[in-house]
Amino acid sequence: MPELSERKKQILANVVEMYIKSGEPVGSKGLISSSGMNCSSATVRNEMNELDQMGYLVQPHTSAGRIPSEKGYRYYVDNLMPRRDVDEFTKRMIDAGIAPAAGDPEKLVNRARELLADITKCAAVSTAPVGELNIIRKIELVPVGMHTAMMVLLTSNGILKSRLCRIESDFNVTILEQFYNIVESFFIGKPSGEISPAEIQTIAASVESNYFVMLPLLAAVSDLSGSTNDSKLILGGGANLLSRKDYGDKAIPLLEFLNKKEPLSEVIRSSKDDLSIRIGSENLFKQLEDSSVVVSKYSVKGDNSGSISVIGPTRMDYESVISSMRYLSDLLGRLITSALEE
Amino acid sequence: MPELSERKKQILANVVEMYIKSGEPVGSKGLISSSGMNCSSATVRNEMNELDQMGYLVQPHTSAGRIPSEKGYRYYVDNLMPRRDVDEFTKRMIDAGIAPAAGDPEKLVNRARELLADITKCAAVSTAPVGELNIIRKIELVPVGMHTAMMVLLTSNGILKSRLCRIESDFNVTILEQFYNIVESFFIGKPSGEISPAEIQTIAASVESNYFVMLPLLAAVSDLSGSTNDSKLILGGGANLLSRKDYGDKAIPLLEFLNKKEPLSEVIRSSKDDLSIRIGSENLFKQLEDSSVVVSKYSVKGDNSGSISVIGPTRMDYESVISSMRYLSDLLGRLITSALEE
DNA sequence: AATTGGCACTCGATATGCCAGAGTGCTAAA
DNA sequence: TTTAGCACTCTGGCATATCGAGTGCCAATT
Repeated sequence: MPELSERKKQILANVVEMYIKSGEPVGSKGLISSSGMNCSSATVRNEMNELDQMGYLVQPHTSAGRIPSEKGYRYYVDNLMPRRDVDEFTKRMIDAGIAPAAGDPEKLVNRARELLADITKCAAVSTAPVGELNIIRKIELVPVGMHTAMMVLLTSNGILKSRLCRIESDFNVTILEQFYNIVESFFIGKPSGEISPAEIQTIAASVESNYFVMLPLLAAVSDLSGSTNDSKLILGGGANLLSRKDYGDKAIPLLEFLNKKEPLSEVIRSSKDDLSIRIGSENLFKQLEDSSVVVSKYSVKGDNSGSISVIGPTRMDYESVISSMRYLSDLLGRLITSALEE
Repeated sequence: MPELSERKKQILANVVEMYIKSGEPVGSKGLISSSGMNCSSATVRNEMNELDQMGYLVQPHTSAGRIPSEKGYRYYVDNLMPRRDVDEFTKRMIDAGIAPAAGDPEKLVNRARELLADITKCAAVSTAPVGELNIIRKIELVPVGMHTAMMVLLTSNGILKSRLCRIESDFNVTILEQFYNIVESFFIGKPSGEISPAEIQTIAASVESNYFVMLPLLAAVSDLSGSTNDSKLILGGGANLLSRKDYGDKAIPLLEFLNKKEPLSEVIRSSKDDLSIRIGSENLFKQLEDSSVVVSKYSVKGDNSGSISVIGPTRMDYESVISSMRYLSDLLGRLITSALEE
């Protein structure tokens, strides 16, 4: 990380901020006029030239203004960006928006994602609380007819999944008792992701009677516990990227990329820190070369367990995005934690 | 409905089909070459001219080929379009795609919608089974901690909704009994849409003891029963419209329109027939003037109760869209019906 | 009377050339 | 080291010319 002169820093910061605001390459003249620097445009030109050669700025064409390179954004984010608190308006929007979802972890996450997409005008991704903590806490089977029952599964992080299932014979106390015994001894307390089909087979094989009744029930458990993980990752506000003129018609392939679960999951998961920022090609995926990804983790009961993310053009307003995300993920973690308290 | 000569019908049908395939205006020469008509281009030109004046065809500009007008599309779907069965490939895709969701009404609807969007490359909308039939069948409250319980609500059409709720005092048998009494006397058997906040107030007021415990529980019931209706309408595959070059940058306002629940619901609901097709400005909403909407109802237990719809450019492939929808909605109705059988 | 070949015409799409403006790099002076 | 000045470059917009697909119409043919 080479050190830059004070003036170079000032110029770089101004270029980044002006470009983020306007979307137009910024020239030497425009820069001094709207940044109040007390030197002439020629001086700025010289400095810009050096910043250019050092790789912090680039010119779209020979005779246009400068725009930040990825290295420029990186330097800005790491060293120059002010770390303000979220502005009052956004804060109110978040508080008001998330309030109706209080008490329900899944709703909270969904609401947070929607808010984030609205506020940043970018795509937003949420992952549900997960981790070693996400263990199966309760499985209930409520008969609703002679041959049908609804099964409900709850994990320790408050994810609730339910579905109907049918069995061939009638429901009766014996069957329910048998089922609850199996649940008690094999499922409760286990991480929900670890219920593999193979394991279901094993358990089913150990059933002594009513095999053909238990099998569909066990399959339903497997399905439900799997789905607590499946839907961990949700993308919202993808349409926001379309209105952004930054991506011309590149928006469509990008959206297609984001709509695939696996690579998106990879992108989110590869972030280690509480707050991680990947700019352009730092993202490894070719499809994200013009985009930046900001991932902020939230913690439930003191454990890092889920995340909210923003995906947008490299030209996104990092400062406001990041301040909003810090506030929102902190709030989200606290609200989920309190929803789970007993 | 004026009668057209055989040859005019043939020409109109060919123009529609060629335009649907290519997206380019079709000229007299191209038409005879790829339709095998045994007359000259000049003859076709004369006929086209008449079709033009009758309002079935339009020219984008004076010296381009013809494209169908709305009236042209309308005549085509009413009188000229072949009514083929769904093709084998699509059929397999549907069968294979929907199989994993069998047994769960909500999943079935979601899966059907996703399949429809994939197959047609258009936006797809689903509405869950609803109607007088959609009554509350069961409400369960399962304690999961001292102060929290999960509440699960099931309607007669198989919609299952759940959420966590907290109360201030401890759960005990008395409270559960009281709650189930209220449920039994006020909720079971009622249409889920008819639980208004006002009604909740009235019921709460009639509670003799434990008022502050019952209130949040009743609120949760209201929330859940409301949400069985809220999420009736789901849009999927909106991104498909973007890849369609038909809408240039008109795709964005269209998507914004489709993302609003109320007008979209209006659009879907205004269809009476089992299968309804609205072309362009037949849709009343200005935002849909370049789009067609096809709505196909599916029936559960013999009653018309939900629908799947396709929204795409007026230039959509009506024949294949409609054959797929007929097959899919029939299948969907049957699968949901059998999932609900006991 | 219907069909057809021929022809002039229209108009979008594409390519070309030109101009203005914004911004640069460089040089020489302060 | 900074600044003013100047020549240069490149984009974007605009007008113009050209090309070609497709039409409408007319006269000739069946």
